[in-house]
Amino acid sequence: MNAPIVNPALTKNQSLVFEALDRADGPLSAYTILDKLRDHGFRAPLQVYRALDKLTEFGMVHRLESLNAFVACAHRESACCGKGHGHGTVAFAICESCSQVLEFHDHEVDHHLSDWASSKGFKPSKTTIEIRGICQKCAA
Amino acid sequence: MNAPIVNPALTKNQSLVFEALDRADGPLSAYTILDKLRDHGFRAPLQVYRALDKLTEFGMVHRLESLNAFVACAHRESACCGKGHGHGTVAFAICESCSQVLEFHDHEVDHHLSDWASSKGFKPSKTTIEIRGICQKCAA
DNA sequence: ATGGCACACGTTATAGCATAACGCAATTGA
DNA sequence: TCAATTGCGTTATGCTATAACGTGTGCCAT
Ligand SMILES: [Zn+2]
Ligand SMILES: [Zn+2]
Ligand SMILES: [Zn+2]
Ligand SMILES: [Zn+2]
Repeated sequence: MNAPIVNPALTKNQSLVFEALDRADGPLSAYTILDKLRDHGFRAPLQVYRALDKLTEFGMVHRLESLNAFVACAHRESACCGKGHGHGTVAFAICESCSQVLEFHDHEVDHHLSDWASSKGFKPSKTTIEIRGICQKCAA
Repeated sequence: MNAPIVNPALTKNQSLVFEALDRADGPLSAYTILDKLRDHGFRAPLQVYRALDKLTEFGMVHRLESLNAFVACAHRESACCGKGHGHGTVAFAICESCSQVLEFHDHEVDHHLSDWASSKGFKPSKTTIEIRGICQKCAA
């Protein structure tokens, strides 16, 4: 039905939400997404949250806990750790000046945290790593 | 088990909020704290948030971003990294079954993230590390 | 002492984030 | 076909956090 299909498995609402995040140059809150999609028939927060839940489950979108906001995954189709969408634990550097978000993966950090968890008998399900600060461009 | 001695520099409201967190066996939301302190004259969220802001600034309380909740610092008077209250970047393992929180510090993780930031010209101000999962006791 | 300042406090109102609960429609698969 | 599942739309509600206003108190430079 829809030409610009991002992922054929996505529903219409999911596609709209993902494309909104993908077009954005920074993280968006659920309510900001809602406002952007009112012209496409979105009327209530749940329409956004339900799509975000699925997109997050698919690994196409990440939630930034320290911002209560969401970003499209920057890793696209690359795979390095063989987990799900293409990465194990992912980390974010969030510029508090320009809102730019850098998504990255650090094996060493991942392994150290895994080791710590093993040593404590703790079974991780999801790990959040977010660095707030000032990006290179804004520091200049 | 908990040191009854709070920082003498604390105001009455700050002491009350800190003691509530210190008594708790898990993270508390600001509104939960508010409810616990109604008998002590607390009437509005701002009374709690203002105290939490200061306590966080003092390093006596940590905010768990993935829970929108707060915990008393588990490090007490120990100092290992020479920063502020006694630690640099701190990490948390949060049990999704029993809500127990383990606070820890991992030099290696800290240094790797610092190195990454340096290499990208990113100036960190605050780093959040939170592992959600199942603790040893609950996994048994 | 007195004016100015910084800071904590109290209160009301509002903004921002997230989910509960209902019913309906389309899809799937036994 | 019929039940189960999933997505959808809507209304209402709940949880989290801050804005904006004013009060009082201690401190200190004038
Ligand atoms: Zn990603
Ligand atoms: Zn920036
Ligand atoms: Zn601590
Ligand atoms: Zn547990």
